This record gives sequence, C-alpha cells and structure tokens, in this order.
Amino acid sequence: MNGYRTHTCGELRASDINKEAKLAGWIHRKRNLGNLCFVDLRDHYGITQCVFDSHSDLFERIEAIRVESVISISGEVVQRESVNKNIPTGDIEIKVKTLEVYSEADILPVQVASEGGEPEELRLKYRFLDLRKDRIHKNILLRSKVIQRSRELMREQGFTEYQTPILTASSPEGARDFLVPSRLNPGKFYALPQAPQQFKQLLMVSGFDKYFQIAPCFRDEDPRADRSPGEFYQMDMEMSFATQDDVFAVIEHTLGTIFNEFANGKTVDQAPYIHIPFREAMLKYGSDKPDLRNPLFMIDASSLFGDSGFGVYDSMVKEGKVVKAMLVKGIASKPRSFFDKLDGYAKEEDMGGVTYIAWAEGTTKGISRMMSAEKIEEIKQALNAEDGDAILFVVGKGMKFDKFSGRLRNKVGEELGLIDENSFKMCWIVDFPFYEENDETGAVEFSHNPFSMPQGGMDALLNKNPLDILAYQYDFVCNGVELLSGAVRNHQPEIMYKAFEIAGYDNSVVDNKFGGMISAFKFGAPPHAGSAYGVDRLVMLLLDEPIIRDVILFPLNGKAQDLMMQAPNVVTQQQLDELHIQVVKD
RNA sequence: GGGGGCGUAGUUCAGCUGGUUAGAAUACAUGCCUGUCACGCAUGGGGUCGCGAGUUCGAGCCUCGUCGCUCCCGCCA
Repeated sequence: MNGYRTHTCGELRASDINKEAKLAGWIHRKRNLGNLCFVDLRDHYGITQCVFDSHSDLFERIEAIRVESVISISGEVVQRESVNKNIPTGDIEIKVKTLEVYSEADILPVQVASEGGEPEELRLKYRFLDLRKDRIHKNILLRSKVIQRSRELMREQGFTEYQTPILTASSPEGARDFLVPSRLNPGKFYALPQAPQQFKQLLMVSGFDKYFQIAPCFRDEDPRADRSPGEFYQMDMEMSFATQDDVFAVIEHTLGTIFNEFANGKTVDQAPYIHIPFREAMLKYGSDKPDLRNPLFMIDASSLFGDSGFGVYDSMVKEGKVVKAMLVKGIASKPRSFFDKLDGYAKEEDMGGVTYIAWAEGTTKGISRMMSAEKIEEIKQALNAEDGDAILFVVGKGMKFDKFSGRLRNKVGEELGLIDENSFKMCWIVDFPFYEENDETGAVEFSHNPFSMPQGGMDALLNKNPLDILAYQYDFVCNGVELLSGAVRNHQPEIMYKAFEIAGYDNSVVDNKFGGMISAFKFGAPPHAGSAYGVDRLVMLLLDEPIIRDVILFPLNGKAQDLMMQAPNVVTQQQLDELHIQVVKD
C-alpha cells in the first residue's frame, strides 16, 4: 500500500476492529449532526462510514467541504453503535484522526448519490459525474466482464484474436461511411470500417483458420434507443472449412455460457436453440426477430375463407391476400372496447383492421355473425380454440403486412401481460432469402449481404427464380433483439460474379468494389463462415437496460456529438489546408 | 428526410377553464443539533416559464413560427 490508503472503501469488516486504517475517496454523503459529522466515503470498491467528532480540530474543515470532494482520512476502525445492514462495511466505521483534502468539488450539476433522472444532455456533458453513479458504474463493470468472458470462451475453442485496420477503404454497400481525408493523397479518403468483414475473410484466405476480434465498427447512420450513433463493438468471428452448424456450435457455447453466467436469476434457454426459417418467422411472428417470450403466434388461415360468409375476407382471399389468425386464450369476455382498440390501431397503421371471433358463454361474438355454425366450428377446430378464447384476424399481403402483424402480436402480448420478463428466449433465424424485390422499382436486389453463399450454389443461381433462392445467412435472436448476424461466405469468384450479375452489376463492378477480396479468392480460398454479435446489445439485454448509452462509457448524443469533449468541432485553417479540404457554407 | 412527445429554480417536477406576487422537493448558503446512514429543524438566496411573433383587458397556459432534447419511421449490406 502507498501513502494514499491502506484499504479500499469496500474492504473493512468487523474483523478489522481496533486496526488503524487510511482510506481515500469521494465524499458520497455527509450527515452533520452539529457536534458529530458522518461522512460516507466512496471509491470504486464501496462505501465506508467515517466519523468526525467536534472535539477534533478537523471538524470545521470537513463541515466546509462539499460532497464529491476527494479526500483521504485515517483513524481507528471501530464497532458501530448501530450497524447498517445495507452495506458490506456496515458493521464498522472509522474514527477519523487525520484528514487530507486532495480536490474540492464545486456545486454539482448532477447529483451522484441519488439516482435522479437528469436530462441526457446534462448527463453526457458531465459524464464523469454520471459514471460515478452506482448503476452506471456497475453497468460498465459488467460490460468489461462480458468482454473478458467472450475472449476466454473464444480462446478456449481455439480462436485467436487479431487486429484489423481502422483506416481502410470506403465500401459501397451498406451503411454510410465515416470518411477520413488523406493528407498524402489529396482529394482521397479513407473510411472507418463498418465491420471487419473483408479483412476477416482475407484472414481466412491467408490461412489463419479461426479468427475473432472485439472489433470497433463505425456507421454514420441515425441513432435509436438500442443503436448508438457512430461506433459500436462487435465480437466478430470467422472460421475456415466450416459450415453453418459449426458456427452455431461455437456461438451457442460462447453466448450460451455468457447468458448462463450473467443472467442474474432469469431463466435461460439452453442450447441447441431452435431454428426458425425466415419465411416461417415472418408468417408466425411477423418479424425476423421474434420475441419468443410472447406465446402468441399466427397461422395462415386463408384456406378457411373464400366462402365463409364474411364477404370482405372472402373476396380478398380470392385476390390472393393472406388471412392471418392468432389464437388468444381466455380473452373472450374482454369488453368490446378491447377489440375495437386493436381494430383502431390497425386502421391507424393503414392496415385495414383487426377482426375477431370470440367464444363467450355459449355465444360467439365478432365476425361470426356473418358465418354459418359449421364454418364457425371449422375455424374453432382449425385453431384449437376453446370456449373463452378468441381468434384475431388480419388480412393483407407482403412484407409491410407481415411486419404489421408482428407489431400487433407484440402489442397484444404486452397488453395482456403475456411476456415473461424473467426469461431469455433464444432462436436462430435461418434461410434468409438471397434476393428481394425492390418495392418501388421491382428490381432484384441483395436482401442481406452479397458475400453470403446462395444455397445450392451456382446451380441455384442459374436455374432458380432469384426470389426463391435462399442464403446461408443467419441471425441469432434473444427476447426480440437481433444479437448476431452471420453467414457462410461465398468464396468462389464465379458464383460471386453471377450473383452480382443477377442483381444487375457486371464483373467490372465487382472487381472495382471488392477488388481486394475477389482477387484473393482467385488464389486459393477455403470455404469459410462466421458471424458477429453486438457487445453493446448483449450487455443491454443482460442488464435489462433499455437505453444503449447506459452501457457505454462515453456515448455520443442523438446528433452524434460528444458534449463533454465537444466533438465534432471546427479545426484550424492550417489543418484544412494540409488536408486539401475546403469547407463550403450552405 | 418524415411523424409523435417534451421544454417552468442548479436538478426533478406541480401549476386548475387564460386572471393579479409562478410553487414543492432536492441542491446551495446561514444558524441550531453527539449516533446519523436519503439525519432532522429553522431561515435565506435562486426564474428571460427555451426563443420570437400573434390573439386577448390580461399568456407559463391558446395560435403560428423557430431552436433544443428525446422516441419512432426511413436508414442501419
């Protein structure tokens, strides 16, 4: 121990009574009783109560210093007259004999000792105060532990961590890049990596086999509550001579272990996790990231309509639209307003409406009025409905309709309190379509990324309808959060050229945009696959934090500004001149 | 780029149908208090009601504009 302290503020116990101790830290709280002053001294490790007596000449000095000042005190560890069971050091206190003041605190713009709801702007401007708060402090520590455990688990499975460049080339697909001007190359720019995607694939071509990296990724897109602007971290991994199942096994071990170790009392789904094909997920859950804590799901009930007697649906089904039916147990006795509210929600979303049949006390309610007894019974059988249940119906077609049905499922699940908040429910979403149709132009476009391998390879590209081709592309979803994305990569230049050709790009475009990688694939590339999970989102999930900024040390605000460091900011004319940059005013 | 919500003391908030001197808690300052642990009690300072215009005898409150924050859609291969 050095001269500042002999113990930390979380360390002393009843067994230390009668010892001399010196502690250093921040004044967390001060309770001045006039002739007796209690100081809660706080450091990274905990809080210890220190007592100043008015007989001491230190009394006036401690009275005068504000909370959050940094001091050290020394004195005898003594038994408390009344113990505090709420803190680990609550059996003892220190009778202060010496006091040193290292740094006096001004009047605080945010209060550290209480968990107040200060505005983001203030919290971010004084982030160093915000980070002193117990909750945020603990969040950051857990984040560190999760990252450390990720590293350990990957290493245990034979993976090696490598560093890939931060200054790299702008990539034409995907998110907007952050650009960095090149001083030595006037008029040219680096880009910060959106992900180490091409580098990790090049590592496979370079023979490194099992790669991982806790990788910073940069994307210049608008933020969300669960999406920090600018930068975020991924646990990025890639492996050679590997299939989709090999990646799943590694991730299920890594993420599965982390969830089990950090679940904090919640129940955790155990691997292997279920696989849900993309199209099934869109039909059943109306989402490619279904929250499986919600027991509700939908089925395609179109075949029950056409001659049902409910004319609107009958004719819409004949036009090729899809009727989705969702069985909800035990809500038949809900008032009319419950169903009307859902219907109103659908109309707000410009999605027609929500209809229902409810079996309540020997009668049926809803659109059953227009149907024969046989039809009503047929529907009841088809969905395994029982008396007291209701079936909700929506009708429509396409991706927008599917997504709406998913929001409806979430809404009903939330309103009825069906979601088990104390569990982690996982699944793999697999078999994403390789291409999709652009809603406006009708053009065929890559639906995820152009680097994944089409299922069926070249044969599928040559012989199948592009919109029917599936990719070896997968997501890992937990509680409705897309935690991970990955793919078996396309390592064959011919298939790459063909895949781009179908999307309307000729070979020169591929050579130009992905020159480094495509040329590498011409010199012996192993089949490879990988994935990456979002570290920030993983920590958010484990901590049940709805705001991503609360799991990041120094986050940017919604306008991608650092209010504490005042970034971004103007630079000198000389700096601009060196970079050959001219700022144009609007 | 589009939509919703919010903006009142350092901070968190209240403020009735538009009505006279805008309140509370906390923080801050001063005083009292020897067993508190969100210590207590008393006193005090602290306000461009985001900003600008309009309606009105009168605006924190209504209208319009504007700025800021925040959430959502777009976007995020």
